[in-house]
This record gives sequence, structure tokens and C-alpha cells, in this order.
Amino acid sequence: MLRLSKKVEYGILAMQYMASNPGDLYTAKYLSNELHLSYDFLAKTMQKLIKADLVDSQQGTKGGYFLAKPANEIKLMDIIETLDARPELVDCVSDDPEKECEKKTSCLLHDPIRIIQKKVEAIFTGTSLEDIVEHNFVKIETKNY
Amino acid sequence: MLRLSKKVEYGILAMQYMASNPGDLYTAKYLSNELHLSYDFLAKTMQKLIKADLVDSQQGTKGGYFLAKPANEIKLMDIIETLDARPELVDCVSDDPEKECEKKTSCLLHDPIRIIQKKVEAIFTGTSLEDIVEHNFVKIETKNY
DNA sequence: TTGAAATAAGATAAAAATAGTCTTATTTTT
DNA sequence: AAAAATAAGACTATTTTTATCTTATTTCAA
Repeated sequence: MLRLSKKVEYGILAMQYMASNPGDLYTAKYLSNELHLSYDFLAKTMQKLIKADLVDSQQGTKGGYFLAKPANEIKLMDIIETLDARPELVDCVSDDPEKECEKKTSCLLHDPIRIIQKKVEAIFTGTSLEDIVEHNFVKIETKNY
Repeated sequence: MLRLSKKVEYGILAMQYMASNPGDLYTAKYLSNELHLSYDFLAKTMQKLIKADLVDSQQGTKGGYFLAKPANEIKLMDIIETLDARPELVDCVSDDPEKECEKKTSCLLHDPIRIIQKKVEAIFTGTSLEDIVEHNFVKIETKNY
């Protein structure tokens, strides 16, 4: 399906927004208003990002969220891995031995798909939050298409 | 989710198999046995591939399926587009104006994701059935990982 | 020290997408 | 005419994703 889930979409949007002023705190309410996202869904998404140490929070009245590290150290792949249950192209290339293809030697898909998977991952690992905030990325890449 | 559907998995497996002897006819029954795939599901998948002119068939007793063109002309992207409903990373980068992001200028995701989408597509457009049948692909690429 | 505003966490429900099955019709060969 | 195959579509089940709701906890400030 080559599709990012809504959760990943929310996560990227929120983190991208927070990256613009790294020192500030952003409440879930503010972010959901600003980005037109469901409050509940965003709040849950933030909690997953916190557990993955991509985002930090301060509780209480003056609380809010902020990036746990510089935007250039947060790769899109980190966000995808955190918010998507199964970021593998097919089960048989999973690192989880449970799901792994039983008959690696006879599975015609295993080896080629594994290579393709690595290539796809390289795209998302090679793109940081900073890349998509600054429009350098768009400017540099756009001429190719 | 960066995930290929079962339909795409079935499609690639079946076409990859047929690519090994381009002249021969393969019945759905034979392919499903050989590849351990559900007959019904495979049969339905084949019909979609036929409509997309990736596979041809001969009906009747001695009938079966065969590739509609040389394996090097069939790209993985062709199969994905045929068998997956929505091969876009997020709705807002769709070519379908219905789904497209209303506020292109303010949507922070649109431009960067569009570029990433193109990169991902390039991987699947750049890989043909022939590439994954012959193990050249695996041999050549494997050393990079 | 109490109330308000925020995050934390989990349960649950609803919707959508995917996967799987079944039935009937049509085609072709023997 | 029978057998073996594809063609097509309806239907069901399952899984995944999305959305909502409730309760608890933390923190600040009046």
C-alpha cells in the first residue's frame, strides 16, 4: 500500500510545527487547532512519540510538548517506526522471527524484497525533520521532478 | 504503513514464476499449489492483472495465464498500481483532485511528501520482474547492505 | 489548599480496508 | 456432451485503522 498512516501524518505535522521554535512548549490543544487535527487522536499520538524519546513533555497547567532532540537528528524513519505497527513491506522480511518467512531458501520474494525494503528505508532514514521544515529540501529536490 | 498488500504479494509471486518460462501457460490451480497461495484469491488477482494488460490468458481446458509482455518491461510499480487501491503515501499528494490537499500553499506536508513519494516510486519503477527473477539484482545490490 | 489546565493511560467503539470464500457463467478442448 | 479451465461478481469475515470517551495524575497559581 505504500501508505503512511494518519498517526504518522499527525506525528510529522506536529513535530514539524514544534521544530520551528525548538525552545517553546506546545499544548495538544494548540497544535490540534493550528493544524486542524483531532485533539484526541493527536494527544494519543504524542504519547507514543514521548515513549520513543522523540518528544518530551511538561505536565500541568503550563505544560506542553517539545522536541526531545534537534530537528536534524530526528529522521522520518524514527517517526514511522514509532507510530506504525508494521513498517515492513511484507511479513517475510520482518526482523521478528515469528513473522519471518519459514522457507527463506525457497521463498522467491524474500531476498529481492529485502533489498527493496532497505532502499525505501534509506529514503526515510535520510530525511530529517529539519530537511522538511527548511525548504531547502524542496528547493534542492524539486528540480529533479 | 509502507506495506504491500497480499494481493501485490500474490501478483508478484505469480508473475515472477511465470517469467521463468515466458512461453508456457500456467493455470491458477498449478500456481496456487506451487506457491502455496489460496486459489480463489490468486484467481481474482490474476483477473485484475489481465485488465491491466500485464498478464494474458487463454480460456478453456488447456487454458492458463502468461505474461503479456517481456519480464523486463513489467515494473513492480505497474503491479502495485494495478492491485493497490491507494498507492499514495498520504491523500494530499494524490493525483485525484478529490483527495488533494485543499490548501496546498499552507499544507506543510504537501511539498516534502510529494518529493519523497517520487523517490519511493522511483524504486519500484526502477525494478522489473526480470530484475527479481534473475538473481543479478540480489547479487549486485546485496553488497551494499 | 483548592481549582483549573494540562498530560497520561487505557478501554472501547466505529469505520474502513483487506483478505477470503462461494456461486454462477462462459470458454475451449477432447 | 463432459471436463477443465478462466471470468465475474456477490458476499462474508477478519484485521487494521481511526476515533472517542473516561479516569487518573501532575503542575501552577489564586
